[in-house]
Amino acid sequence: MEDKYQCLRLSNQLCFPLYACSKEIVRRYKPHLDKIGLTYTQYITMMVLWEHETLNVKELGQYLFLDSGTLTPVLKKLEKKGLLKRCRSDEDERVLIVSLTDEGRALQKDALSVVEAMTGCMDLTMDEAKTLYEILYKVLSSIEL
Amino acid sequence: MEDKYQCLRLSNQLCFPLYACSKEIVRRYKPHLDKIGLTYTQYITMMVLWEHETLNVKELGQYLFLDSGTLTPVLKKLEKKGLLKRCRSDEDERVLIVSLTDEGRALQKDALSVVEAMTGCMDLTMDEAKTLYEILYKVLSSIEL
DNA sequence: CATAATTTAATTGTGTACAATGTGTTTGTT
DNA sequence: AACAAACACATTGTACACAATTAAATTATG
Repeated sequence: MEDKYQCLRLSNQLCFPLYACSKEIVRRYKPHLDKIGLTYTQYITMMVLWEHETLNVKELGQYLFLDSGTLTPVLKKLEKKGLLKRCRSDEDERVLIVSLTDEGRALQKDALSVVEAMTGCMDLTMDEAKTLYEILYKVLSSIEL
Repeated sequence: MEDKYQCLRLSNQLCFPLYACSKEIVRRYKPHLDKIGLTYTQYITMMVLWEHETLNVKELGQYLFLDSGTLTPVLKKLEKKGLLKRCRSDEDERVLIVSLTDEGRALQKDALSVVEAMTGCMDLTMDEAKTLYEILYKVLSSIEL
């Protein structure tokens, strides 16, 4: 009567393949991101900035599901690379405003090659990719911020 | 003609929700894992041991998609907690054999409460969970070890 | 208006991840 | 047997991730 512990098998978990897949995809990004000098976290941070140009740390964190403990060092590195500026808001000194530099904006062109290199990297049909996307966002939508 | 950059929007990425979901689920595990004194990585390591009793670092790494750089410190911590033993193989001194202690085996009973607490945490239908599982394993199956 | 409560980032501490390198062991070849 | 190649694990260095705490600024409240 070992069945009691079936639920503790790795192969019966839904969380584990999610965790393993996530790491695997980030690993596949690495060689392409190396070419434009970004890590995966830095890359998704830049993606939000390319879309929104200017936002504060809190907003950035809401888009990325990351807190200031993670973002602060990431943003400092990106600033050191010259891709963005960090400055305090005039209206509210607590708020740190992050905005793209020209150099940061220019990097977007190079990032297109990353997308191109990664499309189809997951060996899924169009339908599977769409289904996966929808289910993942269903899970994410239940997160309380 | 901004359409060129549509593919660089976070919301058009498949990788990002995967990455965010993975972190979110691990976060939801934490309060329950705290009760049995394990981190998520330690938990999945123990799961493999509960199923296989004894294996070496390489085998463990293949099950978990982790390398020795990650596993060595994790295993040392679990050994310090008294949940497992680490000893070199007699036949091949390079190989480190990891095996459960009685205490480690006993922890499995407590872990059942973690599974119980987590079932249904993802707010997916049975069908969605099954589909998600299958797609994720399809992606994982294409990993070369 | 003064103080408490809240808010926003930054900091600190712990724990992964993983590439690259190092070390000792074993195996394959000559 | 001698030595090169392969192997298994450990170590080092870099980069997250996040909980908890701190610090400074702002807002709410008596």
